[in-house]
Amino acid sequence: MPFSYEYARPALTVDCAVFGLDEQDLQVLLIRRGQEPYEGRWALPGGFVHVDETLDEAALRELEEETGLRKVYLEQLYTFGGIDRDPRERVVTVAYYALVKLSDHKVKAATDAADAAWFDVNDLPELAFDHREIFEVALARLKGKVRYQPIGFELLPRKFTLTQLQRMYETILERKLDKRNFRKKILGMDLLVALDEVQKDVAHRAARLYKFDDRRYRKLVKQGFSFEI
Amino acid sequence: MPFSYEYARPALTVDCAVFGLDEQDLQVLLIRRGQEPYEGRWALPGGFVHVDETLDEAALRELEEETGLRKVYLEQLYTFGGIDRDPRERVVTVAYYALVKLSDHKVKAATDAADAAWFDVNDLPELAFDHREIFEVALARLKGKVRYQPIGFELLPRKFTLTQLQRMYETILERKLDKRNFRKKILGMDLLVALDEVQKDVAHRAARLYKFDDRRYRKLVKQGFSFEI
DNA sequence: GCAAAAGTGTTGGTTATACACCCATGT
DNA sequence: ACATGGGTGTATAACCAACACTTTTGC
Repeated sequence: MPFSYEYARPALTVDCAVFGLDEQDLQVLLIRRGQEPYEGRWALPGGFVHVDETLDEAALRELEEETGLRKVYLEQLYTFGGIDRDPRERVVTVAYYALVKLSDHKVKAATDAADAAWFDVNDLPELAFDHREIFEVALARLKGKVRYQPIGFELLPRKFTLTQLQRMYETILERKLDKRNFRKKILGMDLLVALDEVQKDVAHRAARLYKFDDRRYRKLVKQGFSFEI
Repeated sequence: MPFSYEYARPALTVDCAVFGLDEQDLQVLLIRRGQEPYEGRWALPGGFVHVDETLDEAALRELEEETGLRKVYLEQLYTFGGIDRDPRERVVTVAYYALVKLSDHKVKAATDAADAAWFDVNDLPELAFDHREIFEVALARLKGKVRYQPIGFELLPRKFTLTQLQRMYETILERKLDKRNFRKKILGMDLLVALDEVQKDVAHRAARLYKFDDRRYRKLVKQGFSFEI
C-alpha cells in the first residue's frame, strides 16, 4: 500500500446521471455492476477520481469507459457525503448530470459497453448505493433548470422541429403546453434559426427544421436577456 | 502514517462563504491564515473533512471552530477540484455558503475567533488559494437564488420592517426597487405576519415590524406556489 | 379523399410598471 | 416647525392564457 496519510481520507468518486430523450420518454442510462457490493444491480456510471485529473475530467473519462459516450453536455450536480453510502468504507461522490442527443448515441451506448441500457425515468429498477437519491436530485435539477436555461436543446438533434422542441418540454415538465403560445414565445426570443430544410420520410406535411443559435444566445445574455419557458 | 491506500487519494476539505448584511452593505466573513501556505492572507473559513462526519457536519464544525458561528443557514454550493488549487498537494474542496443574521452574531464573530472579520463584498482583500473564485460563485448563487427562494430572510433579524426587507433585496440584487410595488407584491404573497409591534428608538415615525411565516410558506409551496421577487 | 400533423391571430384577463403626496414621530 | 422615513392608489402597458380552423403532404 504505497500511499499513506496522517489522517484517514474518504475515497472520492464521481457518478453521473445521463439523460436522453426518446420519441416519447425521458430516459436515464444505467450500467449493471459486475462486482460486489451490489453485484448485478443497476447503477449510475461512475468511478474513482484519479489524483491527477479534475472532477470534470474524471466524470468524462468514466462516462467514456463505461458507456462509450463522448462530447456530452455535463454539469456538476451535488456532492453526496453520507457516512454509510458505501458499505465497504467512506466514499464521497461528486455527482454530475449529462444530457445527450439520443439520436446520435443510442447505438453506441448499447454496444460499446457490455451492460449499459436506457431506462424510462418513470420505470427504474432498484439501484445500487444511494443512486436512487442521486437520480432524484438530478431529475429535479433538470426539471428546474430546463425552464430558465436553454439546456433542453442538448437532448434534441441539432436540427429539430418546433413540435419536437415542444414535446421535449412537455415530457420533462410533465405538462401540456399550448402549441400557438409556445411557438410565439420561443420564436419571439429570436434564438432559433429557421433552416431551408424540412423533415423527410414523414407521412404528413413535413415540418420546418430549426437550429439553436448559441452564439446569439450568449450575445443576448450579455445584454440582460434571460431565457424562460 | 497509519492510513494507507492502494491508490493516491485527494485530501477533502470544506470551505464556506458566510454572508451577512450590514445596514448598508453585503459582507462576507474571512479569517486570517496562521500557517503556510498563504500565511497571513485572508481566506474563507474551512478545513479538512473527518472520515466519520458528513460534509454538512464538517462545514458546521469548521464554522464554529473558526468563527464561533452556530445555527446558520447553510447550503452546499459547488465542489472545486482543480489540480493545483493547493500548492502542497491535491485538495478537493466542497464549498458551502451560509447566511447569518448579523444583528445576532456580529460581536461573537469578532471576539470568539482570534482573527475573523467581516468585509464588504465589493472591497475584498486578496484571498488565499482559489477562494476568490469560490466567493464569486457563492455570490452569484446568492444573487440568483434570493429572487426565487425566500432565503433573504436569513440575513435579517427575525422581526424586520418592510424597508429593511426591501433594502436587503436592493443590496443583493444591486438595483433599486419601487417601494409601493414592492410592498404590494410581498404582502400579496401572504407570507409575512404583521406584528403588533413597531420599531423603537428611531428619530421618525416608527415602522411596523413583520416576521416571515415559514410554516405558511411550506404549505403554499405544496399547493404549487412559487416565490419570486 | 382521407389521415395526420403543420401552421397561424385575436381577445380578455392578469400582472408589472411608473409615479407623488400626506402622515406620524422625534428633535 | 422641520427633518426623516412610513405608508398608501391609480392608470397604462406588457404579458399570458385560452381557444379552432385551414393547409400541406403521403398514402
